[in-house]
Amino acid sequence: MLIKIGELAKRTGATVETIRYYEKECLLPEPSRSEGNYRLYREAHIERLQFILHCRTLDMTLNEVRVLLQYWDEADKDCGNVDALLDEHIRAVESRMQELAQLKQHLTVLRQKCVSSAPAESCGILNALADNSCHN
Amino acid sequence: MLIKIGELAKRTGATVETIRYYEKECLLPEPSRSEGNYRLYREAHIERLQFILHCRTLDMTLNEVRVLLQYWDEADKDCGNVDALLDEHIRAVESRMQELAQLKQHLTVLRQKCVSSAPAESCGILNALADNSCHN
DNA sequence: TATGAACCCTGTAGTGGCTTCAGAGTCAAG
DNA sequence: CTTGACTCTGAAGCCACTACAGGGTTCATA
Repeated sequence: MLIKIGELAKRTGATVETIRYYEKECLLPEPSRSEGNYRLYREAHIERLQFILHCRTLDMTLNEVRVLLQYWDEADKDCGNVDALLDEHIRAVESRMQELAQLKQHLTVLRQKCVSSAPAESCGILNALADNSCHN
Repeated sequence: MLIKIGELAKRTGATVETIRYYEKECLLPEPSRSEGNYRLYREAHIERLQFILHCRTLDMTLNEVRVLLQYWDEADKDCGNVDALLDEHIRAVESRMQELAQLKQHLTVLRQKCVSSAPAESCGILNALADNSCHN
């Protein structure tokens, strides 16, 4: 039931370096050590690491994860702030999506300014990028 | 017609530090200096900085900008690769948008697992995040 | 002429979330 | 007894800045 860091990495999809980094950042508790000073992890570590990785696939920052883990650790407390954090995060994702939509619009317009190979001098794209009058 | 760095910053919207950083990164050429060793910029610098900033608002990396500036500098060359770079960048933006859409979907589902304040222990959100069987 | 505020200079370190590397130790198989 | 796969620590690198320390310059005002 005790596994080394490489095995933990394989089971969770994290890299060995990332695991050590999370330990340094106090997201994962220090595991016990073997005689040869190798880290030895148990079930609870796997579960906690998966929690972190899952949060990361949802684009949460490590600080957000830290907050969630705190709730996780104080299981008897109220979870009202968990959904507040999530709501906030959803709002952030939404606003980033809107930014990107605008961005894509601008890029598409820009792209149409050059339809064929021409001297760079007369390239509509380069000229539009330099044009200070068209800062959207 | 010669302006100091603060004036250049004011005219372009960049910060003084960013301008110096771009110089260090060889995106902006070193300007001439005053007797008191102040940087003195001229029209061409303003235009070039605006080019860079415009690219940045389109989320291009400094390396992408570097490539575009190269074309800009070799105005006699063909601009076929300019649109290739732009196409590539548009694809990157599109794929990031799709990622975020998926993300938001996951977050929304997750959010619904906790509708009211309850002990964290029984919070559907925390449990779902820890559940290794529900990786999306 | 002194002084203060606003500007400018260089160089270094910090941010986030890792990744990469150097240099060494551990362990099992052949 | 050596090879190769694994592990260890600590430091540095990545990106695109931002912030700061500790100084110099310039100009207006007292």
